[in-house]
Amino acid sequence: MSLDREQLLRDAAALLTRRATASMDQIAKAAGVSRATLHRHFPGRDALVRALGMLGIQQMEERLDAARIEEGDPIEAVRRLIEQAMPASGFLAFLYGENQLYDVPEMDEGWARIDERVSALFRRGQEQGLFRYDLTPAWLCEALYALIATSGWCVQDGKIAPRDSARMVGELLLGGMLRGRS
Amino acid sequence: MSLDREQLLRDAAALLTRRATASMDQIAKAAGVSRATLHRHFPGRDALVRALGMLGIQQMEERLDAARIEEGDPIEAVRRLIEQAMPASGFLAFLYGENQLYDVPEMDEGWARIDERVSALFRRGQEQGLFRYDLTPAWLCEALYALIATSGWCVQDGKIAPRDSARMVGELLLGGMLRGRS
Amino acid sequence: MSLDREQLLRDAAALLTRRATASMDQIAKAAGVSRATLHRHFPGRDALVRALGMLGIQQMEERLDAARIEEGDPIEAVRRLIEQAMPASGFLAFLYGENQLYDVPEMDEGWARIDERVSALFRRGQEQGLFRYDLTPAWLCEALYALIATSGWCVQDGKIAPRDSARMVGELLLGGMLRGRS
Amino acid sequence: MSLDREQLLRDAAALLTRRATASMDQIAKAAGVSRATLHRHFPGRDALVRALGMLGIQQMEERLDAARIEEGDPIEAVRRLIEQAMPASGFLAFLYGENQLYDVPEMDEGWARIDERVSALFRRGQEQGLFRYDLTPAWLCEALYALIATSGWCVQDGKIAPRDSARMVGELLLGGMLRGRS
DNA sequence: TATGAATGAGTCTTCATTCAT
DNA sequence: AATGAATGAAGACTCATTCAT
Repeated sequence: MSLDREQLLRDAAALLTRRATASMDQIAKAAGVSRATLHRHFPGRDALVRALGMLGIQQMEERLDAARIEEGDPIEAVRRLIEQAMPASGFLAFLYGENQLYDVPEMDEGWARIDERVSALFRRGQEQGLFRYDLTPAWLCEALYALIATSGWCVQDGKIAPRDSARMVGELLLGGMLRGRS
Repeated sequence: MSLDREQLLRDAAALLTRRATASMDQIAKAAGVSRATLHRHFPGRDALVRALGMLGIQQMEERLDAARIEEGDPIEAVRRLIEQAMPASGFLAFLYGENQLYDVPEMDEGWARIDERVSALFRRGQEQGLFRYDLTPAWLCEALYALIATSGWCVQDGKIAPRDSARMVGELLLGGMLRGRS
Repeated sequence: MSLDREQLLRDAAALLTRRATASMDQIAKAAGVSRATLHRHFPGRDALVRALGMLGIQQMEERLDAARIEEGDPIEAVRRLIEQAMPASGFLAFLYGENQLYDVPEMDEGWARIDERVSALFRRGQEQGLFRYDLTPAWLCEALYALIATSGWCVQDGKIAPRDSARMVGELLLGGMLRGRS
Repeated sequence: MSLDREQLLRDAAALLTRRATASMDQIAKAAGVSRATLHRHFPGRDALVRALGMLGIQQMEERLDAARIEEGDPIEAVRRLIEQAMPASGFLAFLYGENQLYDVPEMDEGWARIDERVSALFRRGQEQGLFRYDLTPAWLCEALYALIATSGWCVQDGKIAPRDSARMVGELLLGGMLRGRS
């Protein structure tokens, strides 16, 4: 992928994350290129959104790698995962809102891979007797994504401090809001 | 508010909840009226979305009332709140995505009222020594909304069973995913 | 013609005279009736405009009668005509702008009658050696209408005093702007 | 101003002058472009009409310049003014009918400049003892415009010959319709 | 009869996309 | 390769008109 294209994608992501309905015109302007150039790189809005989706998947997989979620204590792995994924919360939120993405096989496969890895982590925790069995891995996956995205918005809105966001998500997800847990 | 108008709103909500980008034409068709009639009741798409926002606030407040969140054991109050709010999860999710609404003062006031009531519940739980102090009421509010909306999507996608949704949210929010809690 | 209908027409004229593009809705509101009632009286906008045209013609003919333009000194007859027609200046201006009217035979005939009478006055003045021959009666007709309509606007805009308007038109039309004429 | 834009304006003027209610579609077609292109140059009908208004002012000022109305014999200056303004009669008539324009400050200023120059000519004639004092410059201005616009219509309707129009206006305005003037 | 409600038709406007330079 | 200009398609909106009460 050329650097130009990557930069274009990042600019588009930065805008679409905030305004999911931004027009190609606005995206092009935000990226500092003309509409036509944007179209040259991504023939059609769908292509752009798909590229964004693939970029998101790629980034997410990189973060899963970086978090080494397959290794060590599942609890710590969840914490590392949250810590790593937090910077991508806006991106995640955008992709979450674009449910149209799920019609693209490539995209489905990508998310299936990610879901599988995260679910596997939760299953591993359950098998080790650490995580509750009555909350399904699929639900925990979705809840994790949702809390990460939400915490990103909360940081933007000034409702929680940036440095607290990972802890807020981790503590809530792992320990819930009730007192009495170490 | 006339019954016609209310019905129109409900039909619009039912559609927009599933397809946030539905055109006025599609909305009108879904409601069984002509575009022009839809426009007569809601002069412009913005007016419709704003009315939906107000309806969402009204419904949410009714559900808070029905859940009697100011009364009794905070833990049980949270469970009642979730139970009550769950049917509106799709609606909530839609309004969540309409960042246009954040510019309407009336809307802000409405959500501020709701946030205040829900936050008060969390504070009450904290003051009774039941809820953790290190998770702020504001964050718990947002997390609650996010989990409710997410569970709605999960039900739609068949990831969790409708009858489980409230429990999934409640258990996760209250107790977290770690084992060992009664 | 019923009184209701006549009042409706007058109200419509009063509005359309100022805003030629006023919608049926605005006209109905200005007349204090519902759109439907307006449509009952005048089936369609064209019917209304045509009725206005006929009313205008009728009024104009009444004023020509009142001015007795066929009698006496042509110069004085012109002055009387202007004096009489002045109150209808707004009406005249509206009809002037609606050149679509000229597709209705009834209307054409009416205006032809009026034009004929006014032209006859000018011809009479020419034949008596009072009016110039190099300005055709047809042109003088049009100029007369235009000056009356314009003076009406000038009065509305405060550019000339209401009591001066007839004189301004009469003096200009009859004597022109050069000094030296008694 | 680009040539394209200017050409577009002229085409629009040519059509709107004849049919003041022409739709944007008709205008675009008359100009040989698509509606979208017309909208790109003039975002909205208002913008187009306003641009036409400004073009009208500009043209009128150029004609005042060409007529050198500030120089020489006021009577001849009036004749030159009429001669020059006559080709724009249709344009003038159109702008006259657009009462929407009266709300645009830029427009008011432009017409105020023009009115001032024309009024100054009439005042100059009065001060030289050539023009009557009992007809105010403001009224003469309006009468001049009205007669020019009317003569344009008369030419279109075949009521007066094109080559006679300037003379008809000039003679009537300057000398009135009474015989006996040289 | 008068009216509030409903609507089909047509206009305005914007978008994503393509083209000529 | 990049861009300003152009455009077809589609959505938003408004109007005159009709209908049921």
